[in-house]
Amino acid sequence: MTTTEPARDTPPARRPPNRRDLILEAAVRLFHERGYPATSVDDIGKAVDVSGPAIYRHFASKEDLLLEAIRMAADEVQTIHDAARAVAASPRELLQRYIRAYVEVALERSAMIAVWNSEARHVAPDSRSRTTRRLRAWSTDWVQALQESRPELSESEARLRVSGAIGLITSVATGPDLGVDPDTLADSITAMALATLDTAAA
Amino acid sequence: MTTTEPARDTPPARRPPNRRDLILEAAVRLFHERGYPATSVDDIGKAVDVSGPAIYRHFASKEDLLLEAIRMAADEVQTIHDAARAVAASPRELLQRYIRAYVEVALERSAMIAVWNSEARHVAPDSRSRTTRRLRAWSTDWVQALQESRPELSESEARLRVSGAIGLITSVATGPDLGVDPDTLADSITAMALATLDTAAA
DNA sequence: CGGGCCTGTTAGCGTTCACTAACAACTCCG
DNA sequence: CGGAGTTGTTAGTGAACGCTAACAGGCCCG
Repeated sequence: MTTTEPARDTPPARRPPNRRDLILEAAVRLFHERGYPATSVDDIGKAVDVSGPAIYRHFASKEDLLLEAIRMAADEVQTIHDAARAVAASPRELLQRYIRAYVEVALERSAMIAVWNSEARHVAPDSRSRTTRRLRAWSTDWVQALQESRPELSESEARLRVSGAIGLITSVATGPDLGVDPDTLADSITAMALATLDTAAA
Repeated sequence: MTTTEPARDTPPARRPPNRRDLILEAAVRLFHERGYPATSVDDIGKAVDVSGPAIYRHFASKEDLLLEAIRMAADEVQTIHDAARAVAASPRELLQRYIRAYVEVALERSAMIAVWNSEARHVAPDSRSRTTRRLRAWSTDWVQALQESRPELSESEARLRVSGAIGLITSVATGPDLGVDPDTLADSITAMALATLDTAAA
């Protein structure tokens, strides 16, 4: 788990009591449950048993919390994405690894992924541009692998299938808990996403 | 002071001063773009060139606007759903008609469907129960048709596939405009959703 | 003409919210 | 011991927001 990183931009000699991480985790959960604008800093404080403005000892603003959450999500997705890219031998295998990796991170950190996907519009446009660009690059890599694997697809057809597969995974993984066996859940979602990408051209 | 039904169930042939409809349409668009809590009634007023509190001549509250939008979405989905059910001759055909009908309404009224799916949590729990129940019944019908069409699927497997297909359709149809040919767009999404439902059991 | 009624306006009320100020307790370290 | 730094507290501020109050003009109909 990456929950205990020593420090982000402060000197590494210091030892942070995990309060900061607890706050961020609670904020992500609340942002997911209620949405960013409907979550107050008092709510976040209450969730970690501190009261309201204590949060400003760890984060510059409420928006900074959202930004950190999104940055964290983009980092994790990028990490598994790069790992998949490093070991895949064929475009087809790369595609399968992309899917599998995203399914697993979306299931394991569903609140974080949901916040990334649903609340990004609430960050100021300047800060948004960077993470948005990363998101676009990420899905473009899927499109590229899909087109290499199935050259008969036009770029817009490939983009549509990728958008469908990612939307499927995100929606199922971040949605309410259906009573599905957790052991086969990741396999099933992966199979559905792959079937989506394999859909024949019109 | 309940101005909830000035001209709703009464014959609309009377004279609809389309202000009310314009306000509702603008509210749906803004709720979709910014989210319900981040949209102020002044914003909605500005969008139809009246100023703020004029909205309360047509709607009881801001939440009432959201409720009307959700009710409208549920009504439209229900209508096409019933139409599909009326003409389908086999479970398989019913499933295809369900998909096709939802794809078309999701594409044509994407903002409304997006609001229905994303902002329903912001209505008070009492009013929520009714539309939530309608939503659940709707997707349960999909599950039933899928299980009749593919008896080897367990109920939870069927629910997972239905959730994936609906999530796929909703996500693609309400998401940003990819540059896909509108003539084939509905066909492609329908094919992807069908492929999702047809995914083999684990 | 004239009185409702419908629909618009501006002013303002009460609440909530993000954030700051001022202060207190605890640890670290000389 | 004692000052500094860190992290918590409560009180308060200014702004935004949902909504109401009070009023005004256009239209229907006696």
